[in-house]
Amino acid sequence: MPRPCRESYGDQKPPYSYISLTAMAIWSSPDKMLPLADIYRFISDRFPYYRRNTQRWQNSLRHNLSFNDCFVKIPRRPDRPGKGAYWTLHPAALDMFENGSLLRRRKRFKLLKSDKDRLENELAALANLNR
DNA sequence: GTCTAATTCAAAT
DNA sequence: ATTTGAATTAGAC
Repeated sequence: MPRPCRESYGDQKPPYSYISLTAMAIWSSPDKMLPLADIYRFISDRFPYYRRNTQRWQNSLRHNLSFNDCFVKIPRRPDRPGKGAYWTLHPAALDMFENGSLLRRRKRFKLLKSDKDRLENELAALANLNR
């Protein structure tokens, strides 16, 4: 994952996958985590192409967040109120795009079930503390 | 042309 | 808003 790109592709579809765009958005934020609405905003601000067909690509984006283990949902802290949870990148997925292409990774990032279960337990515990 | 990641539609939660 | 699945599209080799 390289720099938060500033170049514009006009109304043409930018050469990035939703995974890449989402990673850029999260990467660009000070805390390296963003709520869904801010991810949407990052993408549509930079790429005019994504100011249309919002229902389609936003649904696809959401599908990616849930489906790919590289995105981790962090419960909101009570002192930072708002709507959805925060999304961040799994530490082990930071080099996800080590290979050149931002369109397609060589392999999908998947956690071992044991690691995934452990992570989910930790996050559940965190959610309890915040309540 | 094969392999499989990415996208889309969409139901269920 | 989030998770899941089936079907389809498409990038890398």
